[in-house]
Amino acid sequence: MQLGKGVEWTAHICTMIAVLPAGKGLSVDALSDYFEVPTAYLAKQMQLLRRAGIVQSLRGKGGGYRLARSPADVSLLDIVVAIEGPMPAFRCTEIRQNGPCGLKRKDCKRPCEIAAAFADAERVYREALASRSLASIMQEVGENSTPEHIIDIAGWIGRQVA
Amino acid sequence: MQLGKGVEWTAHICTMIAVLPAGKGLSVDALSDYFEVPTAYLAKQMQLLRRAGIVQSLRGKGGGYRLARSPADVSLLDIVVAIEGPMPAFRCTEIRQNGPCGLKRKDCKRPCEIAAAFADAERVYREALASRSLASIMQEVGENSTPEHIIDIAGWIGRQVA
DNA sequence: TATATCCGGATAAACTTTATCCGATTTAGG
DNA sequence: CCTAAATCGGATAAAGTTTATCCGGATATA
Repeated sequence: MQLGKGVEWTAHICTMIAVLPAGKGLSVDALSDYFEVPTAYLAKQMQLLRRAGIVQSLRGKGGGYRLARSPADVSLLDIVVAIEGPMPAFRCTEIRQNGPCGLKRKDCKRPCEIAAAFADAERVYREALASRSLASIMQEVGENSTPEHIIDIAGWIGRQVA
Repeated sequence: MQLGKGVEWTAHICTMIAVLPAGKGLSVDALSDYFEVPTAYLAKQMQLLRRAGIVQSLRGKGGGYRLARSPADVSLLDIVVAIEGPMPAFRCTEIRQNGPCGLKRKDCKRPCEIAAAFADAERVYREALASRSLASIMQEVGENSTPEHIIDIAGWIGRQVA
């Protein structure tokens, strides 16, 4: 039961591009340099974010990616769903319908008790991720970082968009 | 982000072997017949349950598997951890330490805000699964099943352990 | 027009999940 | 004691998913 690396990468990237100057973007090259992750694969993950409406792409020279909405309006769940897809972790294959004592299809309108329990657990998981916006993450980062580090990052961003 | 099939299989199997007569077991052959799942692979999953202390194996003729503890004492989380292992779904690779503005290792004693948020979400997920015991599942199954189906299952079990 | 950038598809490498088989060991019962 | 039934553990293979790369095309800037 694992989340792909793209979730970690893009979550960090979203907090980074959230502080870009208006109208500017960061290229995949710059982002893959910054985080030392594979450029081509990261490009694919960013396309998933774009299709999900989380980021905008600015094509052509000087382009790149930037947030498509306010940081308060992007949750970690949005990112997970964009990268991993909407599939639940527990896949019920209705094995209660199998074998010598299998139930008939028509007697299985309701999910079985086990599938329901897993669905409940995934619901609270998703709620927890949905309740964490980029804005709240950024606030925590601001509180926990040294001024030097913030300045360091701001300087790097400045050089990229210059 | 997926759970293996073994989780579904063994969760159903645990509710089944929970109602065995004292001292009796159900063989992997019987169980794989009952649920129409691959025998050899199911055998491997049952070994994982055994190593986790959830079931007992009774070797030799007439043997099989039975619960090692009371149904009230086995949670869905126990089963998930036995089959899938204890690894978290979100794997933090500390990419905040990478690149031109990477943090020093010593400045990363605390998990980053993103990893912490995912850890929180997984905690509530695990708590939800931990709160669902086999006993509670069995009670729900009892409430939602027809008497005929219960009798059907009881008959099959009776024939297996005869 | 040259350059930087994203887009989308095809492809391949690495890894995980799913599945099978076999020889060894254990137990019940004739 | 012998045989049948059953788990045990290891080796191996098939199938599927994740991770990664590449390339030709489209687009925008200067």
